[in-house]
Amino acid sequence: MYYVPKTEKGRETVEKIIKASMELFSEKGFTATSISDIAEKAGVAHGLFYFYFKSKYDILDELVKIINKNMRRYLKLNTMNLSNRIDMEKVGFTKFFEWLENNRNIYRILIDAQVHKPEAYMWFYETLADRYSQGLKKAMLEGQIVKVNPELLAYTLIGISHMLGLRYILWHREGLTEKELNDLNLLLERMLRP
Amino acid sequence: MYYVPKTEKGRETVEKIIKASMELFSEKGFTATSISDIAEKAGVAHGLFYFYFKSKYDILDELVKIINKNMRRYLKLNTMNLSNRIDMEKVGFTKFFEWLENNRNIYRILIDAQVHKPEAYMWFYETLADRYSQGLKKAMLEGQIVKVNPELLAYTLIGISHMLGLRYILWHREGLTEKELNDLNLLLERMLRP
Amino acid sequence: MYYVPKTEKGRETVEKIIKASMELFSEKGFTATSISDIAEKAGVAHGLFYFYFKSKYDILDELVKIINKNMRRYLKLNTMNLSNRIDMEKVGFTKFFEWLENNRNIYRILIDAQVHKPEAYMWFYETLADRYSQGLKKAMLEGQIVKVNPELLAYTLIGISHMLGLRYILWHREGLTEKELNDLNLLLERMLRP
Amino acid sequence: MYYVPKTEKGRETVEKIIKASMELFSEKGFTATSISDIAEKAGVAHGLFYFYFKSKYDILDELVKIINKNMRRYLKLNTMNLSNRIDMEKVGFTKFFEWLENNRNIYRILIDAQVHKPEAYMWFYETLADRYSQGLKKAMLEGQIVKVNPELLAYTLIGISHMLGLRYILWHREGLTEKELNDLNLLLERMLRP
DNA sequence: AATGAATGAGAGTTCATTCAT
DNA sequence: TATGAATGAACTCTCATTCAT
Repeated sequence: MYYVPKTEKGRETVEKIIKASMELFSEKGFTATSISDIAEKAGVAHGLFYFYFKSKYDILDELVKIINKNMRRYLKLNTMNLSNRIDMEKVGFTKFFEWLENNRNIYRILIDAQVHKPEAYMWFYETLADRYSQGLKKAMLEGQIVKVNPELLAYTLIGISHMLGLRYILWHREGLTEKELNDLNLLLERMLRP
Repeated sequence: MYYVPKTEKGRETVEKIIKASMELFSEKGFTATSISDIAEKAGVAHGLFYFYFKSKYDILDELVKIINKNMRRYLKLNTMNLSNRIDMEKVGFTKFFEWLENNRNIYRILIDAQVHKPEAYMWFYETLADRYSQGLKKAMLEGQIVKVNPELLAYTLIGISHMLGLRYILWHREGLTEKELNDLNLLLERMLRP
Repeated sequence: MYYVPKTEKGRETVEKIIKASMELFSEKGFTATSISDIAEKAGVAHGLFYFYFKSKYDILDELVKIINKNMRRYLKLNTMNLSNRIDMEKVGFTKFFEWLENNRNIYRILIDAQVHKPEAYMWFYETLADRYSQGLKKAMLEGQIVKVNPELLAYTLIGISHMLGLRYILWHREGLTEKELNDLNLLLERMLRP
Repeated sequence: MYYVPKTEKGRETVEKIIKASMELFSEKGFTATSISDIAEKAGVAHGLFYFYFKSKYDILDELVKIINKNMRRYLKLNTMNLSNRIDMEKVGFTKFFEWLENNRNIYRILIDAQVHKPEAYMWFYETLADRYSQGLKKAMLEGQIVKVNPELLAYTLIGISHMLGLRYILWHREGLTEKELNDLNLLLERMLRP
């Protein structure tokens, strides 16, 4: 953000601009959305955008942060408890797939970010992996899962869920079948059990 | 491709245009590369581009196909042999990481395609997963690896290698350490052994 | 018009753009006139054109409306008085030919519109015919001219003046001779007298 | 035409090009039709067009001539017989409206010509008026119709039929009603009877 | 007579960004 | 803070036309 608003009105304006851009980037994608579109949807003058944000890329950055926060709040990575059985649920996959179903278009913003604001995309996954690996580390110490480099494991699991999310939810929109879910559980269980 | 050249000269021209765009998209990315840039680098009039290709997106499509072909030829997914020990080498990860090291910028084109020509990106991974799962299926039938839905397993493995490739090769450029490689082998072995 | 200006300065700019395009379309025709030509003549950046107008066709629309207004103001179709003698003067032909002599190039814009913005051309003549037929209807009711479908009569008279205008004024630039004017008066008188 | 073919095959090629352009100009209009479109539809190589025709305008010229010929053949202006009753039929209007119904799109080419090849458009109507006025002159000499400048009368009648054709056939596509036809007959009869 | 390849001027249009108020 | 006006670089794409064979 370029200028941090000091008044209530200013904060509301920024809020409106962020909301509008989140919606438009979701619907039409980053490239197809112009600043004018955003300003119009937010109900403010075109030029005001540049009072608060440096550029189109600047706001993309902002959005990635917000999505990151939302997703982490939803996944509750830090309170992971892997005792007893190990499965998708425990590893956070279930929550992630759920989130993805409900935020298909939001995820699209992330993908846009990968191209148009790569640092932000990197930051998104590194932050995620960081929290994730903390949870995994704890589980390792408590003997709940196999002991390996936690960060490596975090990226491994994120990689799996990311690709399965793309394939089964975003591309084909059918979700995983009962059988596939069982198989996935099996694979996770074998990989992770202590 | 819009127009298929009929003479040797035409074929050479197309070759030059494809080569130039592959290089430029790699270096500067899709958005920052203009048709004029491509034409100039290829040494032809920019109008000629549109004689052979419908649009900028059209050639991106073409490039994705070429990259797919190259990568598959390199990975030799169909001749996978998983007997004896299961490890990165056997699963094709080693070759993929190798390819990635040598084609960092090329992989960037794929990422661009995800945004600018999503169908092509989808096609890329579906084709890859298709071949991959055929190899995996064979290995399952021969009792070399665990029996699960081969397609699911293919996407799972692709997901892992994709994300690790991003993290350890493209973003941080350091590759995986000895220790990490061992851990990864361990995880794969546990997940896949029959 | 795409965007209606809100300040005096804005209104002046629009005025300049309209004036410039009216002149250029008149002189060089619609096709041969580029947006840059217009902007240059108007003394503004060419991008500003698209701030106020959606496209080249959009401004053609605007011009047709303006020409329509001008012409109607000049012809005063509603205050037609056909009492006493019926002749060119009474029917509005004289004024039309006069207008045409003085606005040769403007009429060309209309012809361009017939090809490039047909709806606008249609609208032009329908509006004209509408007003005209109201005047004719009144004259019929007062027994000043023959009673027929007023709209049909309006188009008939417009057709005559249009074609004679093309032939005698725009193409050959000589105007009608005394003899021809007499004959035309005769024809009109015979056709229209009660 | 630029080069007049000397062989049978050449004549056929020209025939194909003319046919293709007539169809395309009818459907899409002059501007929206490219030489490539024409060549493709005609089934010949792009470059060959320029062997036979100087330019896009050159072939428009050709088409106008052909349309002129077709229309005149259909209207049979020279064999007009105005004896007995004078009405639309006698004056050639009926045939013209018929032709127009069946050649809506062809007439559109003429309108295109007015903008893109004005000389050809002029020539079209002057030729038509010339033939027409010859027929009218004969009728005048035989005392069948009022005696006025035949050329003026020709343009007058052409003007009427042109505008009514636009309004009732091309724009609104409904044709004239019984009542309107009667009124039109009345007007013509009053104007023309000796 | 015919083909296929190549040219390049130029067009309309978009849009991020800046500026004056 | 906010508005409306203005800028102009840059882009994709079209297409009439020419040329070599």
